[in-house]
Amino acid sequence: MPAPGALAAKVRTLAPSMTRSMQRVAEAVAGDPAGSAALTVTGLAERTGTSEATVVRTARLLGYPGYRDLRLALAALAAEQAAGHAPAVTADIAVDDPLPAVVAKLAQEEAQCLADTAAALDTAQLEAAVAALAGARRIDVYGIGASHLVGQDLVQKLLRIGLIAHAPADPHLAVTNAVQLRAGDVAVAITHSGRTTDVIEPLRVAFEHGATTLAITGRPDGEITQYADHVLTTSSARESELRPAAMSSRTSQLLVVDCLFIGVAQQTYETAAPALSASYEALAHRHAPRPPR
Amino acid sequence: MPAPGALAAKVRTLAPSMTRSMQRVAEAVAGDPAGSAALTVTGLAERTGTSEATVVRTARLLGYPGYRDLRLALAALAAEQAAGHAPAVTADIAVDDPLPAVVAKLAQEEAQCLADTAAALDTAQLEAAVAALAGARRIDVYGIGASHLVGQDLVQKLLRIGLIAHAPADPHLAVTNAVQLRAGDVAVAITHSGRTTDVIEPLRVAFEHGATTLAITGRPDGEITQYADHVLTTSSARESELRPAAMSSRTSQLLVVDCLFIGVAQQTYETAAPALSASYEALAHRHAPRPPR
DNA sequence: CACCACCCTGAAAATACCTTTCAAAAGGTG
DNA sequence: CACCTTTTGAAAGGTATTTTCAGGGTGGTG
Repeated sequence: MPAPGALAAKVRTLAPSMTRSMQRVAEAVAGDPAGSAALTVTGLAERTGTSEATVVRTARLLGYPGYRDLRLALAALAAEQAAGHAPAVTADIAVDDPLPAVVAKLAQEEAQCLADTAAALDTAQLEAAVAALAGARRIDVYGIGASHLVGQDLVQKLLRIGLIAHAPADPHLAVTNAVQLRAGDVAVAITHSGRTTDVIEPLRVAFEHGATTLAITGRPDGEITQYADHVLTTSSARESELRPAAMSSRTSQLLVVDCLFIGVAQQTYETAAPALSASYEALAHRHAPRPPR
Repeated sequence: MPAPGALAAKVRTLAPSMTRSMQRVAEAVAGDPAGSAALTVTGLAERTGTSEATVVRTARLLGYPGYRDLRLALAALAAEQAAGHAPAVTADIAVDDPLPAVVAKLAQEEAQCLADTAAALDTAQLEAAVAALAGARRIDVYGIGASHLVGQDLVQKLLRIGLIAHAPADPHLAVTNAVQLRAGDVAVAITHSGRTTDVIEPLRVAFEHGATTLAITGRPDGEITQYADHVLTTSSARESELRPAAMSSRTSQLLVVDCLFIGVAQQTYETAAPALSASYEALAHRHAPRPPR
């Protein structure tokens, strides 16, 4: 059952896949947890101008067995907020914001994004993903645009602990690579929308060839998850005109990637630790001498 | 209705006036709020070896209209308690940390890193850097390893708002590019250590050819700053064995990059806004059709 | 433009849960 | 020991929640 703290994030993540009336309900609970917790199904249905059935459906979509449990989570969330752990709602970044305000808001938004992602991350899936990576014979990472950079980050890290990883830069190359994979190999796809054809294709191919497949996506209901053995959900921060969702998803994706990396490094510590120091050692001479005090 | 926090105290106060079975119930809820909140009346009655009626009576005595409301209060109390015990995650990430702890610690560390960077960022320098980028004829971004990915991120963003930017992947190419720059062009160097020769060189060349130069570095006293008109300082999070400074600098660098981007987008809003929408428009058909609800 | 298929939606039935009642059991008290 | 009071839980009664189902849209197709 999802943690209460992850609720606001979950609402944002799942809102696109909701119907209009469900969105109204989701908005109401996310906007006023304390108030909603005080209401019965009927009350909440009335307040949102929908029916009991819709309220229950929404609760289900958010990951609870029913409204009863959502209500408990809401009470818990309200308590957390009251205790000061309030997921403060920052204003959007505006065109005429002065730079210091931009800096503050950006930092705040990204921090919130990290917290949301951490709260919503399914550790069982993560555990499984780590296990797969740690034992992989070969790892392919698919991503395009900003997500490709995240993929490269993952690859760079995995290489440093002695794993064999690639992040093909173009979709054709990716599919070509995917064909080579088989059981014991791992393919990782990174896409915020969950619908990027150029990323879905190689993952599908890898999946069909028997590789273990992971998807890091902001849409756990996206097409990509059909071909993913394990799904790691990223949550995106509030979007604004200057900073669309696709652009802010990066922070969240990188956190997931870091978690994967640390997890794998832990599991393979015997070989990972020396490999890590060796790579830093090797880079030392690429640096200018230390500046004189 | 009594506040959740006062529950334990209320139990103690009222215990003497309770009958034996009610005391058993009161003890159970005070001793394990989280566990009790998960149970129905029937469940709690069974666990305490009493009946539903007794549970309800106890709830009444504690000041709630019925068990339903006591249960909500218990959930809230459990959340408060959990929040209180939370801030124990400041420790380093250890090799034997369970995965959920790793996630929490990583998120915490990165958030801290963001806060530090935002606080330490010199907005005057940022302002100057934004002005330079906004008016640049051409922008080069130098970085290697992880910093190269950050550079690519910056380039991708700048391209989307219609600026001309490149992030050469290899040091020779970088120097070759740098030679072409002159007044009105901007060169950005990204290096955590401030001593990475392969990044210093192109920046030096750009500097000497009259381009405006920016350095994004964690060491404002590093060699690189000699050739930088404007220096943007990144601060790195605590390092640990599994996560050395160089690896955690990324978060900080990306925040700076985002600030630069938003700043530039604001200044060139007239052209940036349509360019942004145009690029998203153009990518739309690279997506699979919306999932069928 | 008409038709069809599909999905959203809420009213109402069904169920689960909570609350109340009441009689039996336990524990005092004269 | 008889009687009364208090406590207790089984079962009835009442809400709240969940499920079902049919009407009403919506979008696609001929």
